[in-house]
Amino acid sequence: MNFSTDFINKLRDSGLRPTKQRLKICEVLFNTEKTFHFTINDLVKIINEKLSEKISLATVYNTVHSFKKKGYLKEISINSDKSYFDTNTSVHHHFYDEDTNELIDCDENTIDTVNVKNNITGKKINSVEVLIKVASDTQNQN
Amino acid sequence: MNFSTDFINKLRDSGLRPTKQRLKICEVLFNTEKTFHFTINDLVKIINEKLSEKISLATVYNTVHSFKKKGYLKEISINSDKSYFDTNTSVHHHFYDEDTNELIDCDENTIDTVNVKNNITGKKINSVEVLIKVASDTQNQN
DNA sequence: TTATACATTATAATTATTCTAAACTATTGA
DNA sequence: TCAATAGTTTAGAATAATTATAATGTATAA
Repeated sequence: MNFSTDFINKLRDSGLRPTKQRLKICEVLFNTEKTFHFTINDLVKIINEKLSEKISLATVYNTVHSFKKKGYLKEISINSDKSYFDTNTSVHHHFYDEDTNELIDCDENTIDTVNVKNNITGKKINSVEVLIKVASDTQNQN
Repeated sequence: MNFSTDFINKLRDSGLRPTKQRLKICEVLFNTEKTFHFTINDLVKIINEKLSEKISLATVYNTVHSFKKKGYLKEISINSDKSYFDTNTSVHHHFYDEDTNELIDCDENTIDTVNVKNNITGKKINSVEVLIKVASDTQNQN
């Protein structure tokens, strides 16, 4: 019960109405110890498995984008075709397994802080992200 | 004339038939001092402007993917919606201007070599890329 | 120079995402 | 407490990027 009121308060505090749909998506995304990565498609599947009532695809898109805008989710740049989101919003880097299309967090010891020594004039750095693409040694010619 | 025979030989050497279309795309992509970034859409526009005969969209996709597979082009991971390609296939990093959707090369002094200290077991690292997202200081709430 | 394997093409199909406009609901304040 | 309203949800249409298809065309090897 308390996590639910937590979510209600968090949503209200950030100017989002705590609707039934948003709360259910909160439960799926944030009511867990571990952070994880997902595509919209993954999320829709999880929702359909876990919940009795379906949530419209448009709502899932809307909600994920609202949550991203509010800083509760991060979008990860992977080789196009779909968007990946991360419930871990801290600065960290990723491995991307090209065999399985899986995204894996780098732990903090994998890469030292990336120091950007020059910047484009008049611009502010919003993010610095490293993506390490890996694949099994054998099959790599597709 | 000589650049044309160069392209013919390079294509043949890598097992690609030097067709009229591929040679024209070679000219557009590689017959220049400077490397550059493009989307498929950009490339189609350039082709339509520069060439009298049109090249089918499917062929442009096919060719770009063949060239990528052969290592003549690199694909750059940007926040989804479309694929960006780079005629500079050396290891280097990028700025991405979120205001203009422009991709800009980092020069070699901007970032020190990124040292990956751990790797996923049984996998080979194919690439390590840094993407620095920037935007003008003022407009950043979309 | 002909068979064949590879390429190109227009178009259809697919996939991810965004738009639209109508119905619904949380909130505010009378 | 209740109605006004501003924000949400929804199904389905629209769009955009990309891939598949299958017929036609072409480079190349024998």
